[in-house]
Amino acid sequence: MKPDNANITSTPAQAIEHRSPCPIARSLDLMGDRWTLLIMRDALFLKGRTFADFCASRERIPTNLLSDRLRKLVGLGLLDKVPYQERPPRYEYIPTERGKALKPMLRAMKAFGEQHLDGHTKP
Amino acid sequence: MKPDNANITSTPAQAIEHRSPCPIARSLDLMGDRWTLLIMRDALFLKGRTFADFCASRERIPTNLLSDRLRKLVGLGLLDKVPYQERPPRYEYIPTERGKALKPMLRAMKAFGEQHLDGHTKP
DNA sequence: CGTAGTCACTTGCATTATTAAAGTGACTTC
DNA sequence: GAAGTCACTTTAATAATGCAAGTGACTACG
Repeated sequence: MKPDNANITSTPAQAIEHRSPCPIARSLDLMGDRWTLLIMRDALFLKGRTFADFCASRERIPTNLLSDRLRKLVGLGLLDKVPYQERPPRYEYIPTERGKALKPMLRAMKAFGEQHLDGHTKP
Repeated sequence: MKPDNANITSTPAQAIEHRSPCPIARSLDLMGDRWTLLIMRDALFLKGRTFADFCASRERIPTNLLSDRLRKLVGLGLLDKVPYQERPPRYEYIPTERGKALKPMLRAMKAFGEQHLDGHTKP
């Protein structure tokens, strides 16, 4: 019901609260949930870009959580929200340099899943 | 109120439900929360072994969650629960081979936290 | 023009998880 | 024998999650 004011491109960088100075704990403060890294997986490796792309992933993230996580990831500077058409306004979410820095971690996670959880990439 | 029957040493290997065959998604199915990997950090790098050791970490995990996560990690075969004294019964939790396979991921997470979240290891 | 459909979300609500706090049983130490 | 520790469990309040349905801004079809 708020008039409009869909934020155009800028979101204020949101500060998250850190439990401790430990770099692992701090990482978990922002990615310690079941969806955030899945979105980054799509953005970094599967080249998912739009809201619909992320929605279409086989894990079927609920749209409200996707909306929430995208806002958070943009706020944290891991994704950029860039418009690619004006009317209707449509955006794509592309990894920032900081976002790309997650690649080694995701690769390690992929390796663990393949070796110990019977995970595989091809359908 | 149940008579007693604190489980002695064995916990049945519990199967977790996987959302998809993607190895990253499968990894997140078991470690996609704020505490599990913190316990593995302690077990793998800080050599935390006992319930009290894990409790003493600066992130202050609530004891019920610690209890729950330890049970889960033992069930998943990432930690072994081995008794080191009889009365009162005391245990230590030591990483299995599978548990040690998490090291590369934790190292990548540490690197990210240090470079992008101003995290550091020394107090 | 009007109906239908898509896209990118947001809102409500029931279920589940997380947390702090307090409690328990089996000891050890003073 | 009173006090304390250790490894937990239980309880109850608070927060996160997931599903379904709704919304506004269009586009395409007849």
